[in-house]
Amino acid sequence: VSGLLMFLSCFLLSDSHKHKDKYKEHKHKDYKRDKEKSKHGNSDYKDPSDKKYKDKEKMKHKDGSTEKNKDKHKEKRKEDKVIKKEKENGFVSPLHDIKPKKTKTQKEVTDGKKKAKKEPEEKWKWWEEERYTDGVKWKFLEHKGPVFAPPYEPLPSRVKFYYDGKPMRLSPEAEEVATFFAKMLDHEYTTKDIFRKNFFKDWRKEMTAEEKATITDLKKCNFTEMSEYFKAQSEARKAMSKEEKQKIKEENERLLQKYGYCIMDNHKERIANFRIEPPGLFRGRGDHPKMGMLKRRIRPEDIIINCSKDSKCPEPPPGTKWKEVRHDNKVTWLVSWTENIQGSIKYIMLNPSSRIKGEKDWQKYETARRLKKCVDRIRAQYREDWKSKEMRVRQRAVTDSFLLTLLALRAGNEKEEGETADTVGCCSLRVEHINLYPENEGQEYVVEFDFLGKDSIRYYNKVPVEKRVFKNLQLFMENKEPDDDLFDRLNTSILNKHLQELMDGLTAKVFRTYNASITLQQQLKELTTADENIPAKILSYNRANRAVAILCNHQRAPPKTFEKSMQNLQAKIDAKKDQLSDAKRELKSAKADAKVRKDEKTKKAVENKRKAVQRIEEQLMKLEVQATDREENKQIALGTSKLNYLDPRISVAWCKKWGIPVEKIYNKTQREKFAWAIDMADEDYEF
DNA sequence: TTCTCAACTTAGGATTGGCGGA
DNA sequence: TCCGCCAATCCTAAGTTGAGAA
Repeated sequence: VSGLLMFLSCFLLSDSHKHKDKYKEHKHKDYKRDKEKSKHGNSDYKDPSDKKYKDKEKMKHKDGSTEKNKDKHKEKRKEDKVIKKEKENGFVSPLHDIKPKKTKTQKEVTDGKKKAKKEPEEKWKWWEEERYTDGVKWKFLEHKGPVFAPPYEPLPSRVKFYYDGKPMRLSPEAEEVATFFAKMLDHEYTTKDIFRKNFFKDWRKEMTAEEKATITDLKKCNFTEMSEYFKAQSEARKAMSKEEKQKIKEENERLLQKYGYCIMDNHKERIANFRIEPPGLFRGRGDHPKMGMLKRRIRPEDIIINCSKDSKCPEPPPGTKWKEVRHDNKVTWLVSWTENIQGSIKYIMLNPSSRIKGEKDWQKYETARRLKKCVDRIRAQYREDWKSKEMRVRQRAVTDSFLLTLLALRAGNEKEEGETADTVGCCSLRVEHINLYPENEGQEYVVEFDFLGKDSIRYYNKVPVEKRVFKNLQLFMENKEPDDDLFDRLNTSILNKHLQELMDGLTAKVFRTYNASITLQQQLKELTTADENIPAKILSYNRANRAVAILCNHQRAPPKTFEKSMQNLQAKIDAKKDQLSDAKRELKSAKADAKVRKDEKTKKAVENKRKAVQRIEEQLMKLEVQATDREENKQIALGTSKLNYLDPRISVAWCKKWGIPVEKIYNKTQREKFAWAIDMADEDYEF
């Protein structure tokens, strides 16, 4: 492991050690183990050479794919061969065969018809099937098209808009856009100049000639009645009766059932975002030059439908037409349209639990694991390249090292000025984003990074680097203005081409995946202690997760209610402490009592008191763990890394190894997304 | 070689709804 | 049973990547 990586781990470790020490105070051993055991891990695998599972027949939609599968499974159950180990550890590339087959889980077998509500068909284990290799994404695709935003409902006439103090009736078009602004009135950005300017410009485009002539100054517009009206409406919605709420829920469910699924290659799959984005005012992140612009309503005429030729094509709403219907099975989207703010294309795609997303995800982690094998070689190479005569090569070598060691850096594409907020990544760093300190706080060759990254989240870090890197950076900064590119001979395209040469499939973002996953694995090893109880182990997991989130700079705004909720928790802890000292006092007097009387009854009392103390201590410890966890998490978002960077098999293996129910780590949605990992990883999985 | 665009992943904030405690 | 809180879910913006046009 290179010095830089060492540094990185030192940084992380020292940090976690700190946490750990703090934590030790409330460590407690006698925690009852959660009995619930994961049901996974009993699936059998069949001979890889068996090709029967190939999805070759042309799909005749409609027919119950489930039934079909069941039969397949029955017929195959006997011949299963165990090659599980190989699959998980030796690693058969996901792109290759091995078609193990699916077996019913214990649960399915035993509680056969328990659930009256038709228990969902067996979960399809797509990861046990052959993959497409030729860029084809599916052979059959049928869906119902998108759900459009509800049409605009004009305001009741009593709700007035005032211009320059006088009530004014707006045309429906102008009124609708006005309501978008009114709904955001409480928000800070309606006070921002750019937001107001953009809004006003776009609003005027929707006005009639007369309105345009009258309304010339946003400052003279009074939206408060509208705003009040919407607030009242949302209150009313909250106050609705159970029945009304139930009705809405049912309607949503109906919509979901109808539009929320598609049929792709024999299987019913969940769609991620089947609703078209409603019109509104664009809210970019950070200092976005387009904030406040009108995001227009999407009509059927804007929509491109993608489905297979032999499917039943979705119908556009009566009286309308789709922009286009195409049958492109080299892409995964079902519906697309072009958005008017940036002119980019938006898509309706499948849920992360779908085969098409899952396979890709799995593949991503396999690529990262391959990187693990050649990381040393790559390091050796870039260290060599630091000395190169060619500036281009040196710059590349420095970015390579940044990516490998300071993984929080994204690739950093160039961005069009004036189109988006001014943010940067590795390749697009400017001179003004770093400071060099030959010496800083007792360390040599320190680089200070300070810039806005994706979503305008600030990245700030001080990192000691090797002398050569430092000298190179000095060189790159020579004779440049603050707003000049630091790596002027480099962009993401060049960088990725070079990475591709180092390893097949290697791109800048693979480093993030690799670093995140390897860090989790190593931190879990480091932090998990056998004699800890489950809450303590989960705290360790969260800390490992947190180390990754810090590395990836996954921040969040502290929740608005953070202070309060912390206080509440603290109050609970204090109350619990009082309770504890009371209980202890009682125990003491019971003991004293027992000493004098020496009868069975008092002995029993002592025992009871002792148990009470123990129980309260346990509860207290749980609360304190919770407080620690929450405090440490104040500004850190764990979700992003959990969902996108951490090989789920590491977590699953950890759960299995320590007898932690996987439900404690992954919620329902996450379990669906990572079903493949939960099914295939056993406790000795190594990333 | 550079530019543009399509397709897909990654991201944080807003909203919702379910659950535990009063 | 009601209410407040928080986790889950929804939403959609903002990245990365690579292909193909200019």
